[in-house]
Amino acid sequence: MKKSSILIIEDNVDIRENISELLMLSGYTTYEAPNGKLGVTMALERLPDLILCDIMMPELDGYGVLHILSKHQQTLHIPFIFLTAKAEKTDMRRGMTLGADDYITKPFDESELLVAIENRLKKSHHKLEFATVGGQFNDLFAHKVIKTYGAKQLIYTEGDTPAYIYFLHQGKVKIVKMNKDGKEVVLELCSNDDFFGYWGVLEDQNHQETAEVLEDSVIWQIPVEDFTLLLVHNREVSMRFLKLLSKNLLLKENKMLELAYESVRKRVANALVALSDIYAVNGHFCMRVPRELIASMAGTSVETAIRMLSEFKADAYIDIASSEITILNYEMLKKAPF
Amino acid sequence: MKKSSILIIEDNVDIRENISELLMLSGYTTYEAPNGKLGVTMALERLPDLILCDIMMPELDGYGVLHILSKHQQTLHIPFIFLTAKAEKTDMRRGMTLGADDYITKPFDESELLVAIENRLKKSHHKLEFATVGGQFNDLFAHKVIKTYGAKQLIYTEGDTPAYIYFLHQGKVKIVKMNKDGKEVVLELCSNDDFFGYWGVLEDQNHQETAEVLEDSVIWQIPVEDFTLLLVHNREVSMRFLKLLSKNLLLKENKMLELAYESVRKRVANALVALSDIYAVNGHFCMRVPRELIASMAGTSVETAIRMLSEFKADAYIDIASSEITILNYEMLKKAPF
DNA sequence: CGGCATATTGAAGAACATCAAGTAAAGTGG
DNA sequence: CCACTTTACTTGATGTTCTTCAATATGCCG
Repeated sequence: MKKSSILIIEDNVDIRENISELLMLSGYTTYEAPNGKLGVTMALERLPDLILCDIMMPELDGYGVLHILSKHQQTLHIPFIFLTAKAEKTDMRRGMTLGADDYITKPFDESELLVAIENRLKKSHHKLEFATVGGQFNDLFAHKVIKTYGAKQLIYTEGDTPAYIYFLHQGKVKIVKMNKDGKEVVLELCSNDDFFGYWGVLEDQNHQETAEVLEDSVIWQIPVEDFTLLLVHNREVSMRFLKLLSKNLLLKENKMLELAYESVRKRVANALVALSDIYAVNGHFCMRVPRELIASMAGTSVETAIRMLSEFKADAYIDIASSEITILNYEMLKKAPF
Repeated sequence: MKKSSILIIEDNVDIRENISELLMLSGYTTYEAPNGKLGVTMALERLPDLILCDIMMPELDGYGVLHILSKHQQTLHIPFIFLTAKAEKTDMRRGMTLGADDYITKPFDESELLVAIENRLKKSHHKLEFATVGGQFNDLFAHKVIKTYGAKQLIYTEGDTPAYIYFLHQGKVKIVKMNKDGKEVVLELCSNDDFFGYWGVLEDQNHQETAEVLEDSVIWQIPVEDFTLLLVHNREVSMRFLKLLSKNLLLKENKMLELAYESVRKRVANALVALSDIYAVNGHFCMRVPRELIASMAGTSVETAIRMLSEFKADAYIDIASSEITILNYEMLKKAPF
């Protein structure tokens, strides 16, 4: 498999060459640009598979580069990662909202950078499935609005009229439904690259669920008109969503069976497994999850959920240290009755 | 609204004219044919909106008429109702399997006939949505196989590889899912004109559920290849199933909430409401339903379901006479906590 | 460091499942 | 068509599971 090419836009020579060397050692082809203007030229010319770009630069800063490249059809879909010294949140937000795919703060260690790059290359593949070139309606993401949300923000609530359908570019979102007593069930946990909020659109119904952000997230909003148009006129899109819907349906059928007849113990165990699949990526099986989330995933009360956690701790399937849960025995939790 | 035209094929003059008169009084236009051969000619010529046809006739019997008309594109979709003296099951089965839409046994009373005709006229409308004329793949029902199933027969079970998707032409079918302890949840109750068994097809998965017939049913089987082809090539079909899927999804989300937090009492009440919507048509709110079905709809044990039924009986919301349930207070059952 | 939110444990009781036993209904074969 | 068998329905008693209310503990934030 051919290794990808990466463009590095960075004014500091030391840093630039350092990164370049690292990437070449990993087998990537690299291009270097010492400022924003040259960076843009080079990007348009070489069409790299990914762009790393500093924010603070003479001539043209990183935001400018991103802005210009997002205006060109050829460079629009190239994964774009910001490099920055300051780790300020507002800063990151601005970059993300402009359409950057990721954000790495200097100083970074090598593996951090390499992992981020690999992730983005993998994902760009996925998104391109939707970005079939052609007429004005052929791109689901053509009129996307990028937004950042903080934890606990509500994206939409039960009863809202859908204005957008959502693509979770980065972060975590829970989709919940409440009964009249105020008790919640988690219908779905969304993580990177999941679509959500499209369920009622086809029926011309208002949202029947609430979408709440679990941790800072970058969300692409797609106008419903675009969505419904593409659904009718673009086979790829309609087939994709048919599959999404039926997959979802099968998942919910399983969940129904679980809620009807499984013990709370089993349901909490399943919730933990599902959570660790989303939270505990790259090796470290640690997660800080509010107990109420676990409870509403298992369809039980908070107290009962906690009791089960205590049991699992006693059985050494998990560990809890300052309310942070560590999965010790994933397989055991997943296995039947136990 | 223009009243529909009906062709009556019947060798007995008295009966024929009797029916004709009745229908004309109801505002229908009628054509009469004294034998099968003439019936076919007339059907092709006049293209009526519905055909009533005797089975036992000289020249060409009812089965023959149906067979011939189903070979012609123009008459294929005309609702076809058999009139017959003998009410034998095997007889009815043969007719239904050939593609008749309904079956009326003589002697019949006037309202019975009129109701059957009206139902069929209403329904033919619905089916035509799928029957867009044109190329060879344009008709979802083009290669349908019509089958009759008796109560308790299994149409497919969990793990089966889908060979068909199903359209329930007449009858009732439950879609259930079992957990390892053998406990069942009803995922869906299908009645006339529902599609089922298409959920896993898009994912190339085997059936994750079991479809069991609740009462004698006529089912149209559509080869999966036809279905998947149409899904890709026919916008009407793909949009229709997108909507079906999302509607289904919303229903299941509600069911999840219910299973998680509603009391058994409420769940059993909901099950009764759902059952009466399907069983208790045209006024008489009576139904003979196995308790196990109610239990698996409510996600509880049979005993508990029965206890709730006894409670409802005591509260005069329902009545039970020789294990037949009559809904006395539909609204009350539907209303919240109570 | 105090105040607020979240997490944890305890105890009491309601809700529900299970087992057991009896009754009514529905097939079945002579 | 009837005795007989089998299946489905119904009720009671008992124990488990889970919720609820209450009290305490811990972590978090300015």
